Amino acid sequence: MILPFQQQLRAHLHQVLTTLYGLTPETLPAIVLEYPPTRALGDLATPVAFELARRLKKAPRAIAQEIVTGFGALDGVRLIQAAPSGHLNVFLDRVPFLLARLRQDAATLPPPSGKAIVEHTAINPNKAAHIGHLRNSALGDTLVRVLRYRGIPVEVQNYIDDTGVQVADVVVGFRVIEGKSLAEIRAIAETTRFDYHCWDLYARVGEWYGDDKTRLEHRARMLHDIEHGGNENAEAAAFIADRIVRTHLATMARLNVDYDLLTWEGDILRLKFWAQAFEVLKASGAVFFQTEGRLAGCWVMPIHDDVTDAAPAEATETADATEDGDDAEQREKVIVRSNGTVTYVGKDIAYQFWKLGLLGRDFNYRVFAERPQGPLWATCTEGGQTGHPPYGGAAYVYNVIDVRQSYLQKLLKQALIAAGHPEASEHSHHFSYEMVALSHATARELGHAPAPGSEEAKKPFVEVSGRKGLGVKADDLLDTLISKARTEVANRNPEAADADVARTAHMIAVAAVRYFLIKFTRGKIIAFDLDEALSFEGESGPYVQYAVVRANNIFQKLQQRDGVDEAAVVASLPSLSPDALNGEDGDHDLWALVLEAARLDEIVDQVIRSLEFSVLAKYAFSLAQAFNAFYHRSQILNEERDDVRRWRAAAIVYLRRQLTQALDLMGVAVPSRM
RNA sequence: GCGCCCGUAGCUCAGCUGGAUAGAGCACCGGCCUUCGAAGCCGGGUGUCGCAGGUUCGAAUCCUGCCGGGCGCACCA
Repeated sequence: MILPFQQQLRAHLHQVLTTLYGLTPETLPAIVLEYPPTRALGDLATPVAFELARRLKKAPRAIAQEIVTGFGALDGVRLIQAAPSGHLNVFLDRVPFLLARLRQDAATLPPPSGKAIVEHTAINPNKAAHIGHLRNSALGDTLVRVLRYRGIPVEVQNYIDDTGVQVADVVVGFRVIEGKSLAEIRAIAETTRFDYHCWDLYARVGEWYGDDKTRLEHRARMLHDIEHGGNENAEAAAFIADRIVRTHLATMARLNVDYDLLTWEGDILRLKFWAQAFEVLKASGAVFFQTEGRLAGCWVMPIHDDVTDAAPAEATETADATEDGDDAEQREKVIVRSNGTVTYVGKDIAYQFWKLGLLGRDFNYRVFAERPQGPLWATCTEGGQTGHPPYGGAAYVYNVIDVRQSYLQKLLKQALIAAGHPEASEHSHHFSYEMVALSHATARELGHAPAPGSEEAKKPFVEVSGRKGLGVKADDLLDTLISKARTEVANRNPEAADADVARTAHMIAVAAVRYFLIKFTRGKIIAFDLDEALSFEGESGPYVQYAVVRANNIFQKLQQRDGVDEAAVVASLPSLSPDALNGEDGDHDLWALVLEAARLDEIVDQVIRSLEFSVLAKYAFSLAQAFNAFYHRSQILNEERDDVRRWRAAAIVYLRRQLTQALDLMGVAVPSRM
């Protein structure tokens, strides 16, 4: 935990600059803090002297020197130096730094106030989850963990689109193509892997439509049936959605992904959330009734391309749009169709309003499933149960949805502004990410290699397609990973019990997938490659786990051999010579581990600001790497000098605690052996 | 046409609010298991940071314009 110290240091430097140069709060430069290339150079550094050089008309080195002279004392700082380069290098007081953190009495940052809602997963409940969905869930769940670590109360919602085209299509498959009754569908659900069955069926429905476009009218009719209810098709849809959602929850549970609330689109419709939102929008003038043009008869929302201002208009091509008067084309988004039905955007606006507590209406709630940690609640239309926590009404909202939804998400923010809630718009985040595609090798393995010479074959990756049934199912991937991990674990631990091996293999598999899905930046298309994702070596989740397992083993041995536990090591530190930690022999490796381990809060802060989890993944990996290198270079248990051994052990205590925490933030647990 | 994203080593990618010699993993070659576990460690090299300007003491990072690729701009969800 180093953030609070950084704040103190910044404040102190501001103080120093104020007295030294008479700078005012307006003229004070921001203090950029960074880490010098080596610990021998310092622990923290700032290039602030460069910043001031011009203003003060002095050489950076000279300014740095003056700051050093005027620095005075700051708790936690042992030494401050002006480097020849002009950098200002700060050396920390190492022993108190480590001791405070081991005793967990180092300061932490106070959390911001207000609840956050994170919506993620939101898989259409009509077929098995695939690798693309996993990216959403892995990002979403990591976001949840990171926010909670920061002390922010988080409500996790999984949106279930039970009334959409995709569910309707599967119902068409069962009812129209196969002529199945509801009872027969139920029987199939009992006797098959239902989500897989529907995966194949959905692909067949897609082909069936493709063969004869007029068959699409079945979809329209089915959507109508589902929306209006009171018929066997609607019952079938409800049954299918419910069953598939349960399979999704089971799949996600395997990956340590969990939710607080399932919000069902059907409830939003039946509870007429939209009607309520519509009143709000009309009252604020955010939507209006279009009387002319091609959108006549629709309620529309004007779209503002938030370009800065009147760019020199190239009025050439809009010459025929004379009736608009304005040369800039005024674009409008339909919210209510001319037939009176509401569009997807409309529904989403209502939902978003509810999330932010701006709707003035609430769902009813029912227990959807029982879990060890308590009931999982879902929305419902009527009746419902009492005893549920309050839902909705958040200060912050994160919608985890892929980048293709950017336009719609932008409209949501605009609707909030138009309805007079600019601050709510500011607190609405579209957490977007790019798609998952397949590498050519993996597509080939799955028997979906694009035809040679085709457009698809030229692209660097192959698109997944639920409609064609092309993709890697999440559970298949996990199963493959687990079985591979299992043989590895069994080979390495021949004496281990089967149940333990299985449990460990599962943890390793989860680490492999989740790390893999997190380590890329959000804007990158992942060309998913089975072999690469299955790798347990190099930059991978299992690598990080392995480092912690080794660290844990050290303490197990320490306990067995010397009868000394963690607490005893920590308790003995103050009476030891601190030379080993202070690097009296010129070796700062041990201290480097401590300092790096302390950065977790800084990393988390950065992750929340940038919403870029690759930062967290890379941090965990580099910390594990640093530990592994140290582990090979320096003995801990077998070190003969008592003080050196204990300081090393103490540093490792802190490091493994932080690394375990970092893994937990990624949803990864650490096995006892692997 | 407009908007957003991507372009860094052979491949896949990091590089945060500009700052000290541009980094990892994979692949390739060589070394290290009688000392805390080799899913590991050590060594070996390669870069017009897409191109061109600009801002700056300083640019992979910020700005502008190009080039190449992707996605989005429905009375579909």
